[in-house]
Amino acid sequence: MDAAELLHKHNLKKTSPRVAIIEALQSAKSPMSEAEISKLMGNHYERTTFYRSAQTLEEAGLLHKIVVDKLQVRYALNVGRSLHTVRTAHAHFYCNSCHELICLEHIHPGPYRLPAGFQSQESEVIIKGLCDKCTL
Amino acid sequence: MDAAELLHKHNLKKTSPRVAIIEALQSAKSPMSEAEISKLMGNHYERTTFYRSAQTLEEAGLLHKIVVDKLQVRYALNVGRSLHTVRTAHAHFYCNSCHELICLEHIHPGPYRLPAGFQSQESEVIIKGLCDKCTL
DNA sequence: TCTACATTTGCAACATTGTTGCAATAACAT
DNA sequence: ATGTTATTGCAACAATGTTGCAAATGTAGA
Repeated sequence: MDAAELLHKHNLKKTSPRVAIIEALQSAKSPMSEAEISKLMGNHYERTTFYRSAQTLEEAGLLHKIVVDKLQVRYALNVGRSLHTVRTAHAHFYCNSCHELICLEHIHPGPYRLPAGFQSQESEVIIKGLCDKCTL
Repeated sequence: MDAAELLHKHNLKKTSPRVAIIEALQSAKSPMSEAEISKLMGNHYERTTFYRSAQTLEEAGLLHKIVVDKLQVRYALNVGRSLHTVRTAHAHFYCNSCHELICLEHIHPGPYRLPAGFQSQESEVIIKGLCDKCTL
């Protein structure tokens, strides 16, 4: 499904920054930071616009924001040919050496038994260590 | 165990900022942000010093840094009368409404089966939602 | 196809969190 | 008490994200 279709299906206007962001993420092999995405888009759009678009896409459920660490925030698409299969919660692996973020599709965390009165809305599992390329 | 003892036992010099940070965290009922800790210390120390002390304490295993989200980073002690029991991995619950971070001591995530060549060093589970006080 | 309206963008300014270099200071072992 | 080394405070900077507002753009409807 291409960017235009995705936007239309979610009642979002088809604007160039949104299309560019979606296409950048679709072409990515792993979740990317704002800086990486911006570079892929040719630094063609304002960071402000990126953040606002990202928020819109996230609210529409199209985008997933993964916070590895402060200064290590990554974004990924939730759909289509991207890495993130729709609505399938999975863990993420962050390599402390090469800083790549890898989706561990086979690890489905939870469900968690929360104390009485607590209500879960979303959850995130980050495993940090060394990836296969960085373990010598 | 008081701040001085803790520092001594870990071969760290007993300096006023470190003592103040430890005491601030010991008096806390939940992990705190840098801003909260600083305020508790009477804004008496440089932020630079806080970050450097926090890093030192973390490397010594005394402190645990929990990244909920960008702009929502919290710190907690790993010892003594604080919330964090030593070396017991546990999940954290972040309330989207009151922004409090609560340790879920009864949830011990993992172990995770990583792909070949991957080596885990640490992991973090953040569950976001509404806490008992915020579910109406 | 053109028009009007609501949405979105770009820009400027600012906020928060964290880092680095370096001189001055403080802690601890002797 | 003193010397050595680690730590602090300050200043400057970096990265990420937010807000207000005017200008530009997308889309539905005429």
